[in-house]
Amino acid sequence: MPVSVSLPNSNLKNEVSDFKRRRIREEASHLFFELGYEGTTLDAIAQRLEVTKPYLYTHYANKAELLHDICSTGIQESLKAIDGVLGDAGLSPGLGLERLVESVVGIILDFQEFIVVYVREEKNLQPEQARKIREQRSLFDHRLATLLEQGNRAGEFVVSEPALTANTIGGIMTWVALWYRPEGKWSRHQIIEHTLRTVLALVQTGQATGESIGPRARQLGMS
Amino acid sequence: MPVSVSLPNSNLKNEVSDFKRRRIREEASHLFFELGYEGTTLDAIAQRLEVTKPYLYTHYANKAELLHDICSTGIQESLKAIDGVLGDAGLSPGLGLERLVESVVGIILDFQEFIVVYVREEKNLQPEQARKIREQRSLFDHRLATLLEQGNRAGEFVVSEPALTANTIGGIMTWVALWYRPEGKWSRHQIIEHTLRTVLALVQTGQATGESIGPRARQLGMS
DNA sequence: CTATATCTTTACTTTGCAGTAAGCTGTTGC
DNA sequence: GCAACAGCTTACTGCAAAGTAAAGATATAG
Repeated sequence: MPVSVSLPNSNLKNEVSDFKRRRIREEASHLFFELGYEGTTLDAIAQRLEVTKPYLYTHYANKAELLHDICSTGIQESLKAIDGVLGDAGLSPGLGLERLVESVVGIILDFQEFIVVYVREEKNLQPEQARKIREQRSLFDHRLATLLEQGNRAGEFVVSEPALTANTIGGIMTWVALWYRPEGKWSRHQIIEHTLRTVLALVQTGQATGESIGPRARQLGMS
Repeated sequence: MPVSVSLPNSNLKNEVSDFKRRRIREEASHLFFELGYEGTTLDAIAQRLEVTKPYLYTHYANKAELLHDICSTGIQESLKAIDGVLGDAGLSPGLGLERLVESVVGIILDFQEFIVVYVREEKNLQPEQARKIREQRSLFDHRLATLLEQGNRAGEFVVSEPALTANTIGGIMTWVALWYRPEGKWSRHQIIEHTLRTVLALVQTGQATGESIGPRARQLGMS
């Protein structure tokens, strides 16, 4: 009756198992990104990890579950970010939107391959899993729309269609994942600043309140 | 020696053949859109057209060529649109951008499935064909950047990074294809207007020139 | 040193589908 | 009424890769 040791989910074995799953996920995502889901064999994933195919099946029930794990990562993280912003009562909508764009674009750059794989391979998910992820995305859009409405009421934004604009902002941020190359012409920092400026232009913050977009915009000119 | 009839490419046979290819392309695109490229068998395409698989092979060398035909359609049309705008010397950059957004978003709605299939299935193209299409996309971006620079010089736009902004505008328009549903909440017309307003906000036309964005913007409120 | 549980592999089955060979059918010219 | 061709189908091959059964290796306990 080992009462003192029964922390349900954080013994060493679970940690090791989680680590293995994480590594499988990373290599799989990388190959899906490079070669496409159908173009990637489980043998290829196994080979990169120097294990064998049946080994993968001890951690994932099948190829689609592996894809699901990859696809849900980006939206999971983005929801955390928006909840952080909305939960901070001391933050004006304008500053909240700034923080949100900065963190979400950061997430999008960090998890770029995961996100691209999701956009491309959604059709290969099992319908139920695809539904859940779409639901979470629409939750994100809905919360962002709420933030825009708050900004309207506070007189910081001028957004005539919050739902449509929230969708567009999500699109602008997601789009980054589809073309950004780490070794390319633009730095991570430039991308984040450009995206921030773009989004602020959409909600017409610059127009409405002059320098209210905070010191950062001046400090970090896009050259 | 049939001199008068020898218009090189428009005899009935070619027209019929083109028509067949078009129908194959349409049904294929529709199935690729619904089920994914790998999830769609050539037999399924054939069945929808009430023909057989070898029939398809008399019109397309293989599955990848069919995909290529679908993927290149959207960008082809968009290039025509931007060339139309850039070729019209009597058009100011501001009006040119308006026309461009209207026609490209129109194209994106007309060829929605083709465009979504391209975004998703690029990895399934043969490398050479993928390269050519990417080249055309970067041509489009480059021409749009040129238009933005012209607007800057004319004092109609304020765009600090034309290349980056052109890319973003392309993204905003492409994004429409990824979520628009014909039977959904928003009409085709509303989408076009919303996108137009969004893009104009980015180049800061409204700010710079007041009503210079033309009568349409007031006339067609987004509510 | 033996028993048992855990982890990982070897070797296999199965299936679904891209692509093809060969033949059938109708049409046009002579 | 027959030769020759275009257009299309029936019936097949070949293979790649997802998924699995069962055995081997390694560690832990008694």
